[in-house]
Amino acid sequence: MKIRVKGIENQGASGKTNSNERSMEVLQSIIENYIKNSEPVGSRTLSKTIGFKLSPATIRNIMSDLAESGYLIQTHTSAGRVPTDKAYRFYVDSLSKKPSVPEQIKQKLSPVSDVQGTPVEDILSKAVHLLAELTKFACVVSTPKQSVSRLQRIELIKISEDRILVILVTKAGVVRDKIIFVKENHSQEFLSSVTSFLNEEFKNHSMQEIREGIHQSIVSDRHRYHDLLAHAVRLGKKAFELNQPGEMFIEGQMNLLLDSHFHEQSSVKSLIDAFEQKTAIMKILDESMKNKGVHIHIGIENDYEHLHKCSLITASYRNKQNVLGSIGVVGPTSMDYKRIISTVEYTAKMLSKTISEQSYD
Amino acid sequence: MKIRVKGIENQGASGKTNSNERSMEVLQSIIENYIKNSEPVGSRTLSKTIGFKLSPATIRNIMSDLAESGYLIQTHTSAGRVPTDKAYRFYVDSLSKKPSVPEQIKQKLSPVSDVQGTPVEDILSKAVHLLAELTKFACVVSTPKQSVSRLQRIELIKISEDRILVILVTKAGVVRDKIIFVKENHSQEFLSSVTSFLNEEFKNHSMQEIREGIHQSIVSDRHRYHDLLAHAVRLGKKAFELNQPGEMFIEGQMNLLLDSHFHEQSSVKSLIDAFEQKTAIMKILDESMKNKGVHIHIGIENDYEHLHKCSLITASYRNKQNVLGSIGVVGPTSMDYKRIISTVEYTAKMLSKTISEQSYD
DNA sequence: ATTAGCACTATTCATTAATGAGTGCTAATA
DNA sequence: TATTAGCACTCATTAATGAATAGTGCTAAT
Repeated sequence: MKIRVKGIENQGASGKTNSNERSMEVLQSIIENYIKNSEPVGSRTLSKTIGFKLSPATIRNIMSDLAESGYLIQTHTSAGRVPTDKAYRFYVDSLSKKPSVPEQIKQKLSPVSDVQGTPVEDILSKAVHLLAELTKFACVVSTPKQSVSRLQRIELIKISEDRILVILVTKAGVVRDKIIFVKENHSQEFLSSVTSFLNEEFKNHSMQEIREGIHQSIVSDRHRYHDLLAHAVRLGKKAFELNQPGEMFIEGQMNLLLDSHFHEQSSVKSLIDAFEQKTAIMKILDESMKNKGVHIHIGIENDYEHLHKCSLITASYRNKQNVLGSIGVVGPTSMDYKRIISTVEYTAKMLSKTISEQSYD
Repeated sequence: MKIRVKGIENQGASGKTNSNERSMEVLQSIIENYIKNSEPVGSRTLSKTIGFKLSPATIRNIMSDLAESGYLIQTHTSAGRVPTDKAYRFYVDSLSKKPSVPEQIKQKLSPVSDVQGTPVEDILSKAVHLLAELTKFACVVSTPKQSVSRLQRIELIKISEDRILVILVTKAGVVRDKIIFVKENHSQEFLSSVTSFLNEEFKNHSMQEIREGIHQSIVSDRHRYHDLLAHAVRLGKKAFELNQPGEMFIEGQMNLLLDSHFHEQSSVKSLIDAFEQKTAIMKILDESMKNKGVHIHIGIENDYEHLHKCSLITASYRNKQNVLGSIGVVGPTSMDYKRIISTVEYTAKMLSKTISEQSYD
């Protein structure tokens, strides 16, 4: 039995690293071909597309090796090869220098920045809509994480004898509202005092800090004998309690259905489940906030089984102070990574810029 | 040539209205059969399902008449018959007494009412989510129309030298925010005065009225020589200008793709367009607010061409004072009208009840 | 190390034939 | 006179067949 160089993996084994480099180039060609045509690529076809630099037979040998190393699979004996998730991973990792963003995309995204006085939610919604239009895949964006956002202003408004409307405005420009129920019948004047107190005490602090701070205040007896403050602290605790599970906007789910890769019944059902139960995608978006730059999750790399046939490209957006949330694309593993990655990256950048300008400081 | 009773349409022509009633029953059976199995129904099959009360041949004759009158069509010569939109219209119109809502659905919808202090948007989102789950179709809900909602409170908050955050709270419990840009550098105290003035002047008025009222104020010279009020009016005008095009939440679009009727490429594309460009559906929801009860739009009855293969079942929801918006289902023309209608109706009722309890008066 | 050549394999596509569900018409029947 | 049985006919669906095609793996020659 002949022993062949196994490509990529065992560089050292073979004397010449040449054949290894060549394997990589072939693999790259196969991937790009498959991304373009969504069809298994055969040795002859490939030989043609690379300009007959290698004969089909040679390519067959290389392909055989690549298959053995887990970069390619065949749907059946006499079919061409299809890249595996491992191959895509290799591919995106080797995309070192970022391709430039086409002027056309830049233009399409410029409306995102044209948003004088618009609420953040609307900006996000616009951005994710445009991203879906550009990529033709499903796109998601998470709303700013309230725990890290800093308080700009809190307002307490008396609605009825036992109900108070709380309005929280964060630096990032997000407004949250909630009604809290109280036993005592406070006057609006009293509420105004409480409001002033809370604003003075907690302005510019993050929600996280505020919640901890209030807890401290209650534990300490600093305000125990001061009626106003005691009440203020108690009300404040309720007010800041709004523990909203971060929201998420989805756009262009339907785009996925036009994609040939999702035409099989089974994977459609999977996708529906994935979007129905948003937690999995939300988790990936949250994860993406921890590090800078674009994040790429390819097929099987996703923890959530229903996303095993998808790739997610995500990037975080921020204002001047904080990372606020993430925006991303959900598409087939065979997506055009070059294009999608640069589009997501650019969109996130535009979004950050816009929101920074809108931010309240 | 034999002249047959043409069923339904020309009751008077035939001596006996008997055969006409029978036609109607047959039509109804055909429709129900088709709704259930999504397959063209033939004479023999139908004869079986109605317990051989009529022979296939008789049914064939009746079917032939119904086809001539435009209630049935054949996809091809030797296929069974399929109801037309006209047939569905007849069918829903003849559903006089509303079927009761199954206990199971009632239970499923009870979480909608379990929402102490939740913002209206969240309630709507929850309701539309549940409706989608129950009906297995796409569901939509429009957010409360701001023009009819009455002002509970307005707040002006100074953000920076030239920016003021406006917060509008309506009786229905909707909070809207917007930043307005101003040339003068107003103090927060000044803004507070303006706020008090606006609240006193306009509380309990609808946005529509307020906008007109402010216009009046500007035209009249009542405040012309009073600096504070002049400013207040000018600021107020800007503040109330927020002409948000009513929003809409969509859920369960993907459900439609599991439905056999939308499997053909063309209609999927249509649906994507319909949901992409929301205006058409929004218009139908708006329309639905004008009258009480459930509204039904069947296929071709829709003005928007992309919805010609869909039926929409909508119902408005309200608080104690006003009709606020509509909730509805978008599904295939062959949906189970009985079930969907009662589900939509019940959901709208629950939603109204919940929102009324939440409302600020 | 590369390539040409050959045997082999599996999909795809068009053709064909069999099946079956359905109709329309006519004549017999209650 | 309304209903039904019977028959000829139509057309979609299905399965089977075979040719064409694109692909592989292996071996021997370069």
